[in-house]
Amino acid sequence: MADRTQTDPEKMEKIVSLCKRKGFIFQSAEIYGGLNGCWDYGPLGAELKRNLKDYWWRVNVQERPDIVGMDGSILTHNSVLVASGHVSGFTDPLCDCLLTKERLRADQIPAQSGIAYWWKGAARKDGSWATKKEFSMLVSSESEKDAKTARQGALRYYSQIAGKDCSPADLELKDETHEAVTDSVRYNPANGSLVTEARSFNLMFKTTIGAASDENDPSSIGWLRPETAQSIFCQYKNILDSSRMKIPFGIAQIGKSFRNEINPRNFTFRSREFEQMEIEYFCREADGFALTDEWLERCLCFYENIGIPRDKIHILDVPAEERAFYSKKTYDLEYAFPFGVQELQGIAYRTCYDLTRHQEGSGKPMEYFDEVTKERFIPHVVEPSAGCDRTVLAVICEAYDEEDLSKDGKSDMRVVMRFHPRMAPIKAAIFPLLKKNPEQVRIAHEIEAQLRPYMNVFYDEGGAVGRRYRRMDEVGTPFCITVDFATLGEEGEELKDTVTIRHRDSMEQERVRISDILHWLLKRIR
RNA sequence: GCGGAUGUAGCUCAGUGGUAGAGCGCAACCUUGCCAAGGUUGAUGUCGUGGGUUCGAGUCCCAUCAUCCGCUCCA
Repeated sequence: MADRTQTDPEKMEKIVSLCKRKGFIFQSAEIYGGLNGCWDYGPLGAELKRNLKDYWWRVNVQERPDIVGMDGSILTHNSVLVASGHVSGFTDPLCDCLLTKERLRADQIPAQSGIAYWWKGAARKDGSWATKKEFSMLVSSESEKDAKTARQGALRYYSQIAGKDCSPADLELKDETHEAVTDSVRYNPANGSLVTEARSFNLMFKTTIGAASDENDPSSIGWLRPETAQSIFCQYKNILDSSRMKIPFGIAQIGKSFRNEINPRNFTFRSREFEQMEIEYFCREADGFALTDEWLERCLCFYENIGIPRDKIHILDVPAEERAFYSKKTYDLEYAFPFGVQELQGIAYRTCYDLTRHQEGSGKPMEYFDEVTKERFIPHVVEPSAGCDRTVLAVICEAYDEEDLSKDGKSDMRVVMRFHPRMAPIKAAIFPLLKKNPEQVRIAHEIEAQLRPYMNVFYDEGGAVGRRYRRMDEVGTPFCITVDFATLGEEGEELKDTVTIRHRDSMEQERVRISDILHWLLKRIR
């Protein structure tokens, strides 16, 4: 297995650049300076993402009798997320140690008493201000030894913020005062340094619902959902009753979720608004572990079918101490992005935790009644949950290739997006060999019209045909159809009404009858 | 959120306080009988944004936004 920390920033820059240049992905609100953690898909990116979602839906919903789909609302009832634990479970107040920058849980800092030394800033040896920030250290007494410790800490703090060419020895502390404090929670117990004000980091987007909405009235609090899963759990009973499903069965959903990430990073990988493709697969407790393994295998197949080979997926069997407390088994499927090995999807055996919580929260029974065995129980659930945007990014990264075609001392680099044909945004391009030839142009347009109802195609007649091939390589179009002189019958009757189809990956060509093109393409792109 | 770096044309980047630049790409025409960079012409800039210093700022200072790298975080 490759080194997990291995990165290739240059490749990533090329990919980001290509995504913008060719219309795959743009920064959101770019003309206004950009919106942190948000991205827009351009024409080709939207096609690519749609191809992924459509294929996922077909494989996981339409082709399976045991899975049905749903599409839940993004605005979420406060009680749903109170019951699921999202509201209370992630509002820890956090603060940072000013001296070491270490992050601390504010509610876990013990109350401390002692002498607090304060300074209003620090000056350089020539008397000019180096920095005017207040700082404080807590020590146990007014003794000279403790005062010295406090001053050393303060000098270290000020030299850090004054600049890298500034050492503690270059500075003098300004306006020192000290006072006795009791039961303060503002100091790092490890070193006595002042910590920043506590802030709570709830990663959910909160909003108020209704015209007379009141932020303090729980009934008007709403949330943008942090995961699609909860709406599945909330509708599980309705779906069970209306669809006549029998356990084991699954509910699938594709949709937007929102997390107010502290630090969005790595292109679209960690965004504040993102799309998930989730399945909650309900089963008996006895089958939970086996189904988790079964889904692992299915998911690996899925990635293979969208162009990410099995050996590129790292399977992480998440150890108990790193799993969510309700999960008895979790696999993370990871992909080696140019910025590091990162999670594409999780497969979590969530037990009966969620349904139990919603049964308690809502007071509505979530039990399943088995007509055959006469058992009544809350189903367990296995959750394959994939990030749609992450998968699109992985597909893009996996497809990106540079091929050296230099010969006879002439350097020639071909950039090719080797998308699986079923993922490619443009399935086929149609060219007349020469745009000056009206007959070739006419036939090319006819072929375009014949194919367009079935797939996204692209017509081009500008420049030399080789140049058009290369342009299509760069956006990953797997097939280029060229209407040439043989099509017109100039190279013999047997080649009349045939075209050249040029393959993106091998650059090889073959001849296909015009009447066969549609069928020829359909069986390769589905 | 912290620290460091960066921000100039669609992309990659030059640019000494004094007229806004190059290569590639793009568009049109010519050329082109199957794999890019041949010819002619052309379009495109709130120099990230907002302040300040200056006679004058892409350039110096401050703030802010965004991106990248390293931490941190990721229920």
